[in-house]
Formats: sequence, structure tokens, C-alpha cells
Amino acid sequence: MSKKRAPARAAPRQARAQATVSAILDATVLVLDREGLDAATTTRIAEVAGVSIGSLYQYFAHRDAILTALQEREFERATAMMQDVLAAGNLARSPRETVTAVVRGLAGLYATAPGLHRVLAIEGLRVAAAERVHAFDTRVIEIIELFLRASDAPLRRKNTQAAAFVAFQAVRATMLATLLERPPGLAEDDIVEEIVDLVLRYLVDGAPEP
Amino acid sequence: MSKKRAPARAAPRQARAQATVSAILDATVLVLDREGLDAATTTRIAEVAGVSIGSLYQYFAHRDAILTALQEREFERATAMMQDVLAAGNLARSPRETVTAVVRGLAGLYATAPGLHRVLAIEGLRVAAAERVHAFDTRVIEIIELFLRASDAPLRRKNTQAAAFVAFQAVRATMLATLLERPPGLAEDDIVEEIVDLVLRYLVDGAPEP
Amino acid sequence: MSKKRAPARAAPRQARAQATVSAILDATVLVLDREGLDAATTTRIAEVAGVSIGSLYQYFAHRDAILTALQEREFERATAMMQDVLAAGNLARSPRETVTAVVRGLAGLYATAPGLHRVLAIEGLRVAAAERVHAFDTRVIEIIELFLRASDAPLRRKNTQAAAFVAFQAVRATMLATLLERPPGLAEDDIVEEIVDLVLRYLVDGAPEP
Amino acid sequence: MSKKRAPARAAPRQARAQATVSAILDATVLVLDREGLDAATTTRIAEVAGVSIGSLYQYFAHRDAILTALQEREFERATAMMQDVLAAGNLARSPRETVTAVVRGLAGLYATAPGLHRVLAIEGLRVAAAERVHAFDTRVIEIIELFLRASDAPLRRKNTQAAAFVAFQAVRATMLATLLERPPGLAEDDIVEEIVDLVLRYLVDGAPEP
DNA sequence: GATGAATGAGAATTCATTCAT
DNA sequence: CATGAATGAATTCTCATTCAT
Repeated sequence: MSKKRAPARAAPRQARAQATVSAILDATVLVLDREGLDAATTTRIAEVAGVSIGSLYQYFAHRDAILTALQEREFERATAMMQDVLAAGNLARSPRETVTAVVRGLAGLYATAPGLHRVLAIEGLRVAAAERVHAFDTRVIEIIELFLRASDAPLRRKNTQAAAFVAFQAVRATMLATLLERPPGLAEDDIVEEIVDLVLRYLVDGAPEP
Repeated sequence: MSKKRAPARAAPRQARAQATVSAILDATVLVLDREGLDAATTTRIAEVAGVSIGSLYQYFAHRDAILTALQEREFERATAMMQDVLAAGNLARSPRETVTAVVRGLAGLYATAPGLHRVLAIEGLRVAAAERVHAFDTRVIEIIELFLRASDAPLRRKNTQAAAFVAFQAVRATMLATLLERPPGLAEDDIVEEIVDLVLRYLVDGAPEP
Repeated sequence: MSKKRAPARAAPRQARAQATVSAILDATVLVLDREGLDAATTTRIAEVAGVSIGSLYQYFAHRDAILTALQEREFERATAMMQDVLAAGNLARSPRETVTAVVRGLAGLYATAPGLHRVLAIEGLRVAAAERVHAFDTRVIEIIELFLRASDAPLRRKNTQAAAFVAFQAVRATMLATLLERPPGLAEDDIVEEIVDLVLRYLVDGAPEP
Repeated sequence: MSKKRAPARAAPRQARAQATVSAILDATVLVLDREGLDAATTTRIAEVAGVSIGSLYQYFAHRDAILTALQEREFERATAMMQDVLAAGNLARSPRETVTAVVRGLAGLYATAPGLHRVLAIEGLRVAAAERVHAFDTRVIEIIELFLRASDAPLRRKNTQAAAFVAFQAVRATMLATLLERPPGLAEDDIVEEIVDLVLRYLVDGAPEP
């Protein structure tokens, strides 16, 4: 489905190479977050990374490969965070504690570079993003679903998959919108609480008031 | 405030001109929805519209002007729908009826061209979109807030502004994600129900189960 | 030699037509003088003339025809002025009087629209201007030469053609430069005097100091 | 002050780059001289330079930057020539020798590419040329004025600034007109002599006949 | 005749990508 | 491996000119 199937650039084995790749990805984050997608030209990225374009193409077959790698990295982080918070070991926590941890975790990920996540989010990336985003969503939803099933909280929903989907999308979008639009007269902490409440009431029966 | 302030292209007086403008906007919708933002070059739009680029530039000072016009048009539609549904005359309806109407209304707007709305939504448009999107959000939230205050439903939230913001973002994003990702094993009607439930439980105390 | 040989638009016989042609030429002068050659698009000219482009093309086969007509008109005026001042009837005047009259005459022509004359002068107009400018120059030089020969002032030059050429170019350029650059600390009258002196000393023997 | 302030294209460090820049400038001279300003499109320049447009834009932010660079280069040359000829060391020369040197110097500069200088001169270049041309004129006039004051020739004019202005404009324009129009029956050398005489009689008292 | 909507060739400029050094 | 000069396809936009109404 992806338009460009690159001839798989040599995975960097040496430390210096690894550093270069990181520099490029970090530079891309910086540029995307501060200057937007349009400004993220290969030249600009290379410049911010302190690397020549030649070198950039040593490690990435084409521009999209950089964006893809970045997306992958962020998805990885998000998945890891979710997995961590929703691990079996945490089943003992109260639902509120758990949901709060997830929302705060997501907020943490987004807060570093909200502009980046605007771009990475479902609506932004163009090339073959659909599949990748879908895969990520599926995975995250799975994690949530598993947790929901394992939990012994009094769930309101029968269709846990749908519930996981709805809950995740609602949290993701509201969190991002908050970071990008800062609704007036609302501290971030307040919003976190609102979102937690939104999800809790939706998922759990008789969720205690905060 | 916007970067490009066009020398105000001639407002079309003749019928033919009006038709051309419509053709261009409609073509843009088509292209954006099916081929994405990147494919929406002026040439492609003109081609799909069955119009010469010259004509395109007769009515739109530059590419962004087309996108802006489109955004304005869609925002207008959305606002109108919300205003309609949340009008004072509808205070008598049950909360569930009202929320359902809103969600269905939004679904209706998005369903025609989900790809378009992906682009038009907060994360997509680049040029000076921020202000415009923000203005739209503010307006919608105001409408919601007004309704919440006027309603005599047993509201759970004290901060109605925050509530309006969270509710709207949650509905918008989840609806859009649904249309774009066609979540597994869920008909659109099911999703509508889920979203309605999400919002209802969040906003209203003791909302009766469906 | 000219690239475009137009199918000779119908010479306007009616008064209204003549007025339209004038309006177009005058508008062109205005635009050229104030906004420069680049701004002198057919649309802009028509707009300033208060005429539709369609009408513009009714009277001028193409854009260049307008500029050519204008050039012709200005050349005509300049030639007429020279012819007038250097007519046989004026042989009685003192050389200083005559030269002053010429310089003032030129100043008068240029002063109305210096920007226009920058464009019309030798260096400006592009299309087939060379021949036309050359013809004009030749004609003017002829007029000057004839006068010089008829005059009984004590001429210093043997080669009257060369003298006429040099004198004319010097006056023309200095006058134009003056109007365009507003040289520091020099009123227009001072410059006229300087130029008169320049030419007089060059052409006439023992020309009396001012 | 100029409308376009370019993001300072990379100054060429490597030898090849320097060669490319030169090729572009030289090609521009060629095109301007032979085909005129309108023909000097970026594509044509690149083509004549034997370089891709991409390369052209690697070194010049936009078309005007090329023309500006060229103008600067020619102005530099002209100023250097004047400064050279009118240097303090040359005060011993006779006025006729000095003026002849200046006129011949200018003739030398113009002769290589008269068409180019038609464009570069006051009337031709559009973008922000005014200031630049003015600055050049000012500088040249200063050089002349300084020389006039230092010289012990019997000057006729009190206002040396005005004299410098008039003398320079007269020489410049007449020289250029000569090269562009080749008045019939006149060798370039004759014209030089005429111009020298024009200026000498204007500036110096009792200038000896040739 | 007048109007102005439509046309499209052509110009400027960008940017991903390659490749000689 | 690194560098950065060179490339050129693709894109936006302008403007002279035509022609149906």
C-alpha cells in the first residue's frame, strides 16, 4: 500500500551512525513541533541536525522514511506507556487511579511537543499513514480491552472493544486539543480531571465522585 | 492577521461565474476527500472542476483561499446545525434526545466526506488555520454552554465551559475516528449510541440507561 | 521588423470611440508614470480608463499597440515642440533664448509624467522600440541641424550632425535624470540654466555668460 | 528598503560553486545584451549558463537578485574606473587629458555590452533600482566633485555639485546613445572628441581648442 | 459595440534526491 | 562514509487575449 518501498538502508551498527540517526529524528521533532510540517524539508532537518543532506540520505531512503520512523518511535513510546500503566500488576489500583495514570501519561507524551503530535496524529501524516495509524490504534485498543476484561471493576459496557475505542479516541483528542488550544480559564490539571471523569463515568458503574 | 491578504478577487456577478466558483469548491471537496491535501494542487482542482486554472485564479487569490473558503463553509454548516439543534425551542426534549441529535447531526456532516473533515479539522489546515479553528471552536462551545445553562437537566459539572469543551472535542474526535477507521464490529449506529452515552453520563446526573 | 503586425483595428470614426481611445491612452500614461511598466497590464489600464478589457481590445490589437501609440503621441508632441521653437521665424532670437526655449520645452513635456518618459525613452520600451526611437531621434536631430545651419550664430562645430546629436542627447538625458533623481540642492530652474549653458558653450563661440 | 530581502543563499565555498555563479552572471549579461530584459527569464539564463534552474536558485534567491548582483558589479567597475582616472595622482594632467580618459573609460565599459548598460542604466531596472542607481550616481558625482575642487584648472562653475551632476549625466547618456544608435557618418572616436569638448567647455574656462 | 468570464501558455520558485569529489 | 553542488519535475500564479452573451 505504501507508495515507496525503500531498498532498506543499512541499519547502522556503529555508535556514531546511531547517533546520527537520533540527531536526525530529534531535529525532525524540533522542526515539526515548532515550524510545522511544511517547514520540515530535508534540508532544514539536516541543517537542524547538524548533518549534511548527503548523510541524511545515508540513513533514510527518503523523506517519508524519516517521518515514518518518527511516527513509529512515538507510537512505540505511547504503547509502552499504556502497557506499563495497564499491566497486570496494576489491577489492584482503583479505576480512578488507573485512568488518571493513563491520561497523565498521554499528557506527558504530548506535552513535550504538541505540534509534533498534531502532525503525527491520525489526521496529519500522509504517506501510508492510514495503515500505520490503524495498526497503532488496534494495538492500543487491545491493551485497553485486555485490561478492562482483567479488571474486576463493575464495567457498564458489554462491547469492550467499542468501549476501548471510544474511550481512547476521546482521551486522545481532548488531550491534544487542550494542549493545542488551551481553553481559557482552565488549568491543565483541571482538564485532566475532567477527562478522567468522562472516561470513568463512561466505563465504570457507580464510579465514585472525585 | 493571515499571511496573505488577497487583492479581493472580483465577486462573481454573473450566473456563470457563480457556477464556476461552486464547481471549484465542490472539486476541492472531492479531491481532498479522496486524494488528500497533497493532491489538492490548483491544477488538479481545476481539472476536476472542469475549469481552467485561469478561471480558478479569477475567483480565488491563491490556493489557500480555496481551502479557507471551504473551511468557512463547513464551519458555517456545523455551527448552523448545532445552533439548530440546541436552540431554545428544544429545551423541552430529553437530554438523551438532544445529545443524540447533535451526534447524529455531526455524523451527517462528516459522513459525506470524512477525508475532507480530517483535513479541515484542527490538525489539518496549515495557513492561518489556528485562528479560524479556534474561533470556530469557541463559537461552538459557546452554543453548547448556553444550552447547558438554559437546560434544567441535573448537570453534574460546575464548570460549564470546561464541560462544553471536553464534550465537544470528545464527540468530534471519536466521530471522525470512527468514520476514518471503521472500527471493527461496530455499525455507525452503535457508535452513535456509545458516544451519546459517553457524553450523557459525563454531563448529566443519573442519566437513564438507554 | 516588429513582431506583431496587427490587423489594423478600425480607426474610430465616431466621437465616443475617439474618447475611448483617449481614455485608454491617458490611463496608460497614468499607470506608467505612477506604477511603472510592470503594473501596466491590460486589465489595470482598462480599469483606470473606466473601460472593459473587451472594449480596450476593440481599439488596440494588442498591448504593445497601446504603448506604441503612446510613444508615437509623445514623440509627436516633442517633435512639434522642437519644430515650433526652432522654426525659421525664430532665427532672430539670440542663441541663448532659443536654447532656453528648447530646454524649457523639453522640461515641460517631461515634467508632467517623468516616470512615463523614463519608460518611453530610448532604454525603456521593448517591442520594436529601437526603430521607432531611432526614427524619432533622427527626425529631431534633423530639425536641430537645419536650425543650426540656418542660424547665423558663430557655430563652433563643423560637423553639425554630430553636434545636433550630442546636444540633443545631453539635454534629454540630463533633463530626465534631473526630474527622476531630484539632484541635491538644485532647483529645476537652476538645472535648466546649467543645461542651457552646457549646450550653448558647446555649440556657439563666445556665447555670452548668463 | 528593498522589497525582497532574500534568506541569504549559501555563499559558494567550493571552486565549482564559484564557477557556477560566474557562469550565471555572464549568461545574464549575454542575454540582457542581446535579447533584452524580457528575454532574461530564469530559465533562459540557466540555459545559456549551461546550468540547471535549481543551481541558479542555489546561489540567487530570486531573479532580481541576479540583476542586482550584475548591476552592483557594473557599478563597481564604473566607480573603480572613475576613481582610478580621477585619482589625486592625476591632478598634473591637463583637463583635456583627464576628461578624455574618463570618457574613453566609460566608452570602454559600455562598449562590451551596450544592451546590458541600456538595461542597467537609470531607466531600466525595476526592482528597488531607484535607490541603488541613486547611490551610484551620488558616489560618482562625489568623485568628480572632489577632483574638480582639487584641480587648479580655471573652473567656470560655482556650484561644483551641480556641475558634476550635469557633466556626468551628459557624458553617460550621450555615450550610451552613441553605442546604441550609431549615428551615421560618425566614428566612435569623433563622438568621444565631441563629448570631451562638450564637457570641457562647460567646466573649464578658456579650454584650449583641440 | 460593450462586457467580463474563460483560457492557457509561460514565468518564478521549491525541494526531494543523486552523485562526483 | 561525509559533503554539498547540481538536478529537474512539479507547483503556484500571472496576464495577454478570445469569445459567448
